[in-house]
Amino acid sequence: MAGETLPGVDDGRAREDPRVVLHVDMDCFYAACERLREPELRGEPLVVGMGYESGETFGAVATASYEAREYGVESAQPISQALDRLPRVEAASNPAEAGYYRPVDIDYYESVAAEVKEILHDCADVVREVSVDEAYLDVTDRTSWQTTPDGDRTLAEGFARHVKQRIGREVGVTASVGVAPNMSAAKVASDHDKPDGLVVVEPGDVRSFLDPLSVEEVHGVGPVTARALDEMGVETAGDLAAADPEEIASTFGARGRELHSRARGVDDREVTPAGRPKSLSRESAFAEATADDEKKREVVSALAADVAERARNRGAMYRTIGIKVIVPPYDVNTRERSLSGPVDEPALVEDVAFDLLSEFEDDAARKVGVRVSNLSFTDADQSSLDGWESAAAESASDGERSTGTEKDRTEFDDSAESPPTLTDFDAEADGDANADGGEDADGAAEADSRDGQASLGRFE
DNA sequence: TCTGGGGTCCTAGGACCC
DNA sequence: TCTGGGGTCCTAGGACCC
Repeated sequence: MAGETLPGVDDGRAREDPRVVLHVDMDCFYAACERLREPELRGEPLVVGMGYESGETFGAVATASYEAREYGVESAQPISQALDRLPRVEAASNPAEAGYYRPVDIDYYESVAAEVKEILHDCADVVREVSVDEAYLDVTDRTSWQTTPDGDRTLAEGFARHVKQRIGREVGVTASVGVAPNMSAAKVASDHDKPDGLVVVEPGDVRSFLDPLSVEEVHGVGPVTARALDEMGVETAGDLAAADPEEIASTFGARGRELHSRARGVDDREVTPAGRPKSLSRESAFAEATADDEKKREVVSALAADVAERARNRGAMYRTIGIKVIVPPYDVNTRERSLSGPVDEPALVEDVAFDLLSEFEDDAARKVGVRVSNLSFTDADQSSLDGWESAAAESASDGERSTGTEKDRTEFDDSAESPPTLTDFDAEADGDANADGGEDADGAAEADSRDGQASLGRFE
């Protein structure tokens, strides 16, 4: 530390050496947090439900502990179905075959996550927080792919183990960590040995690591794409890597090209901090679908107020207001309207939302939502560590009523994503001394794994 | 998996402008 | 002058992720 970045130009992309990227994925994070404050739940089947309230039967599974999964409880499952497979202990005839249910308490999980993130920021110059329980770290300047003198371990592996251990020791939850020369391979690696895993994929091994995996394990391939690929005879990541990129691109467009690269272990994305949100939304499901316009308006009104408040708290003005109406069986309808300039006007959010909702007056809805987008931020930077980004944002703070008609377009910037340029202090592997305490106010996405196997793990 | 909630990015057609 | 082509914005929907 103390010192000087190297003299001379440098800073140019010239970095030839493979990067060292970590993907840190907390195991069964919501359940792990519940067990942190309620240790009796350790080793027990535990289900954390969202939209669920104590004793009720609605909502969906946000996280199921591994013990609960043995009963067939899965992420995203309706609570009612989970209860069929795993009764609540309080109501079970045979308590040995029952589990514990807790409602999501996102505020608490975020407080635990903040402790984890503090460790991560301490361990890396660049951290991209993806969600409450997941982050990428570029630690190229803190470690390397060199092998330890005595054996076949890389320094990177030791570094990753150190990060894992700090999380376990200082916070009391476990993480699975993937280490690789790029983000996408690190992501796959962290998923590869899930609870409490540490999987290191050295630069020369990326292809052989990925090749045998099912194509669905490639980040960005979901059920729809997997099915389409399967019909083309592409079943593994290796198949995708070997496929003709033009053919993939002609079927899947730009995304296909991207996926093809990832399957080949190629991913040049830099690890960058998350930046500001592009939209804010809130949605809510009815216990059962309703065509009652009063009910719909009541919920939309509450959602609109909530979204507007969140926007205001984050210093966000919005230029577009939209709604979502999900009509049985599950038709997703979205409508949105752009204004002539950005506003911060809760009453207008409701007005516009109502107006858009009127198109669905006679339709049954199972769920409704409100969203604001086209955000611009007035706070010309608040505290956080990424001071670049918004040289922008004048303050067009009129309160005009603008009904989206005519011109007067107040030119606003928009996220000009700019490159990272490394911060340079202390390249020392463990010089504690806590860095920036930055914790930006934006948290971002919540929630947790979808689909059968994503993130989550036993505690233990 | 008959379906929770909060996000991101991409596509595609039409309007409008030059 | 006419036509055509490119660029950008808006909206709706889809796929995916956690």
